[in-house]
Amino acid sequence: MSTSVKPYHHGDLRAALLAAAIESLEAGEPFSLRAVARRAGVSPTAPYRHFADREALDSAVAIEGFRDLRADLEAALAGPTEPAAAAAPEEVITALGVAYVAFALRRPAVFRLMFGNECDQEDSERVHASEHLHQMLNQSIASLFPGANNSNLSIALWSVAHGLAFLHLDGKLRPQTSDDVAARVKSAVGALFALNNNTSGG
Amino acid sequence: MSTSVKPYHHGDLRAALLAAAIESLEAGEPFSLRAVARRAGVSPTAPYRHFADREALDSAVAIEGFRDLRADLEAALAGPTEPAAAAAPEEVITALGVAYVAFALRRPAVFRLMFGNECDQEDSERVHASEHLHQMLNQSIASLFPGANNSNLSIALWSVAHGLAFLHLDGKLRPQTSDDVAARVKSAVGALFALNNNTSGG
DNA sequence: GCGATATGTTTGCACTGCTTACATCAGCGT
DNA sequence: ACGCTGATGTAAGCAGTGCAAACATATCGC
Repeated sequence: MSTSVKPYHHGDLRAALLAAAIESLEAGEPFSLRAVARRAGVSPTAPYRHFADREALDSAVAIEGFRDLRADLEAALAGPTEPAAAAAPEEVITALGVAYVAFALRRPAVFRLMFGNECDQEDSERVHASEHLHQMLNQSIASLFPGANNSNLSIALWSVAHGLAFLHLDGKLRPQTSDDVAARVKSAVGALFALNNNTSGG
Repeated sequence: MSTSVKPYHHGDLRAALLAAAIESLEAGEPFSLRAVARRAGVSPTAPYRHFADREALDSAVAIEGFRDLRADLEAALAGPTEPAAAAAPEEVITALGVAYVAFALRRPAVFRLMFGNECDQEDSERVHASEHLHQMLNQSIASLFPGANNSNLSIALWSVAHGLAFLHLDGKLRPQTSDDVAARVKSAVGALFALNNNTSGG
């Protein structure tokens, strides 16, 4: 039993705080520095040894979120169809969009943290995490459309997914099952692909 | 001088609080109930006579925001080209998108209030304000593309504008002059219109 | 051993949203 | 003119927050 006496030092408090923060967020609880400290079983101001301020904790969580989102998107790219077989661009883009929106709805609080506030441009690590995502999207689009200038298209398609994610998150598009949402993303992408074809979305 | 002695009752405190709230937001100051009360020259708890809680004030501000945004979009519709002359769909959509993103960047805090949190579905007035906007977009798209089912297209295009707005707001697309942003919106819309044409955005 | 250093605690401040009890005023019936 | 009633604003106080400063404790290099 003597092994369970809590030592003065935690061991890896930084990681514990990060985990606690994500748990708090995912549980829908109010995400406060104090609450996170409580959950980690540590004094209210202990986190300041590891994070300069509240926003630094935010950023650390956001960075993890960006990593997870990238993983989801890469899984979607490699997913249903064999990666070797060149899938139709519309299918690939739909898969990316569905994965993007699904991530947002599955982990709404983290997604909001990642995107829902002006990111401190001084925080180079956080800025880099979001740029890394951006680059990944650019490359995906570039490989789908080996044309000249697809940075515009890349931004446009990112915006579609991002907008769909936030409109669903904020309840502007009505509550749906995740299947419904996926269908909606698919329809939206389809409508865009049909835009200049017959001037009428399916 | 006796005319300036502050009366016990304010007269129209609700309106004054709303105005103060918007001023606070637009000034980039932290938007708290107490700060709003202070700005209106009234005790910290006076607002509770007019707003059930903090969120009720939020909603009231958001509703004004929705009204303003609709006005901007309608101005964009009636704007550059004569409303009688049937403008090309791409131009109209670009104009709408530019107006939408411009609103978001001109009044970022209000825009975040309108969209950046789960809207209380119980607050029927607020829900209605956002649905009104949605309907207006639907009708615009419907009149541009008199096809069968354009609700998908409408959602897709709304998402593009919404995503562009938030990605700019959150610094995910780099800081730009408002002209740059407008050009970006235009390019994005152009890339989408060219999507299935030559599989390469201009 | 011993001192520097990293880590966690205590205390305290200013701020927040919100509740409860109280003060002031306006309008109305008598 | 008087006083009641309801609407509006105030005062005091609670729990919670982010944060800074001073203090305590454990770890590591010498």
